Amino acid sequence: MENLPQYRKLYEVLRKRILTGVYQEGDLLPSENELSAVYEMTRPTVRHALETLVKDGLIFKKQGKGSIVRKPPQNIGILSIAGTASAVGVRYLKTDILQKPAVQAWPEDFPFELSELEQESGCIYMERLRYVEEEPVFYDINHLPNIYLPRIAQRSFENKSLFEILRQNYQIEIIGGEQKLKAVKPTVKIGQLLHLKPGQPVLYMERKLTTNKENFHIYSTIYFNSEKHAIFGTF
Amino acid sequence: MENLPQYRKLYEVLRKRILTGVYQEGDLLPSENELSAVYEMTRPTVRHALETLVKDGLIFKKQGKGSIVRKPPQNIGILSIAGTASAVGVRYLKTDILQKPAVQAWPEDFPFELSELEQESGCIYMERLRYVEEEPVFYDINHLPNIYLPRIAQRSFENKSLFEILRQNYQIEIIGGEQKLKAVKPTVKIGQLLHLKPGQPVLYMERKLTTNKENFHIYSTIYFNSEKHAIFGTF
DNA sequence: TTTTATAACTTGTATTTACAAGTTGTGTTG
DNA sequence: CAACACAACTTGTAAATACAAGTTATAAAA
Repeated sequence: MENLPQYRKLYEVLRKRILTGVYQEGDLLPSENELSAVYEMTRPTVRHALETLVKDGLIFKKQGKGSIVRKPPQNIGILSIAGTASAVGVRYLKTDILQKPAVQAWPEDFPFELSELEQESGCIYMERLRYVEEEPVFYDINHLPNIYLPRIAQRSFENKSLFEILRQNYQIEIIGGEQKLKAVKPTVKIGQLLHLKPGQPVLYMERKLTTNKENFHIYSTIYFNSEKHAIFGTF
Repeated sequence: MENLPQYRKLYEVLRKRILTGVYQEGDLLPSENELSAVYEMTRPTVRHALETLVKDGLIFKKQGKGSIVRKPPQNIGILSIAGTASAVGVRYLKTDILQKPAVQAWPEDFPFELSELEQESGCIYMERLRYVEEEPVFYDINHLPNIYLPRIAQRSFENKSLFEILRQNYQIEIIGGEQKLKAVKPTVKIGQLLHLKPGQPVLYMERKLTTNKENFHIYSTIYFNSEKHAIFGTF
């Protein structure tokens, strides 16, 4: 944990402070010179850390002014990089685990192509139903390869983002991905799960997320009730 | 045009070579040392240019290996930055202009907040219907402020991306944006335009794109028939 | 009072240098 | 022939330094 490169350590410090609200929207971060003095690194190294934060959308920079903290929901959401938790701009999103993480074989009709390593190692499967203001909004089905994840089946996922757990406990970061989006008529099951009104369509998403671990991808199928909420994203 | 920073010049050169196919998918770019020798700049400067290409998704890097060109469609599509033209993975997308670019006042019920400058200058309005394989798929309504755009109403938009025209003729680049997505039941008008089957929902998008010109945003409302196609995006 | 100039900040660009770490091909050694 | 070691590449991290360019507050001048 502590043999991270210097720029990365500063990045983690600043990231935490932004996410926990020490620095709030619109605040200026300490200047690059200040940071380099305080954390005893050169300005290029500080800049490297700040560039990473810019890439994350956590800050933006203005020449002559400083590094400015962006609004907290970030909404890097479902459309660019993070998990569903930040996608609707609501931080407290209750989660029901319909199917706890369990090891099984990959489905026959799996819509994505799998590498050999992924194929061999089997998959971890989980289903979740996520609520906004007591109403079910997201239903998601997730498949991940059963590698790098000791004891994942024992972990509690209640009210924690899958992505946070992967990040904190397994040092797995999402670095990219692809997705397909459609508007579809829900099946009866989906309609019941999401408490859909008759005739209400759902937003359907298929996603493949790439991580910093080779051969480790996260596959998700998501159904979203867009009657009262919309998927919001910045890029 | 020629007083760009050095790293930017190299970026433009490499970008063009990738987009025109001089470097193809999977190709290795010249090494950082080669580039710094050939273009007479230091390696940090070369790296700055390459980082920009990585951010664009045009290349990715692998330590010990090199900088590798990514697959050409990029699919930065509708979900991250470009226009609708690259979103379905189909390059030839026929376009009907239902409403030629015309100057008018901003609508009363415009869903986005406008700056004073935008408010004053009036807006350019256009509607398009875009086809994939002879079937209507996209219906989009666009509003842009009437600044920086001399003679835009006279230009032909047939089979050209609005974004290409803005980039080539007005040096306007999209640098970010936000969007909202929903699955909705179509109105009768939308149903007719997109040749929807009864009961077929549509994907609805509201987008606000930010450009390199201050106060110049592009506002789009998009209806997408996702029966046969899906919106595809990488990030 | 209003305007203008300036100084003191900020980030942006660029050079030079050094070593670490991952990849690959080419040897040598068993 | 196969396995290993190594050299020669690649990108990654980091230092120290310099000046350009944009922003802002302050002080001087109109």
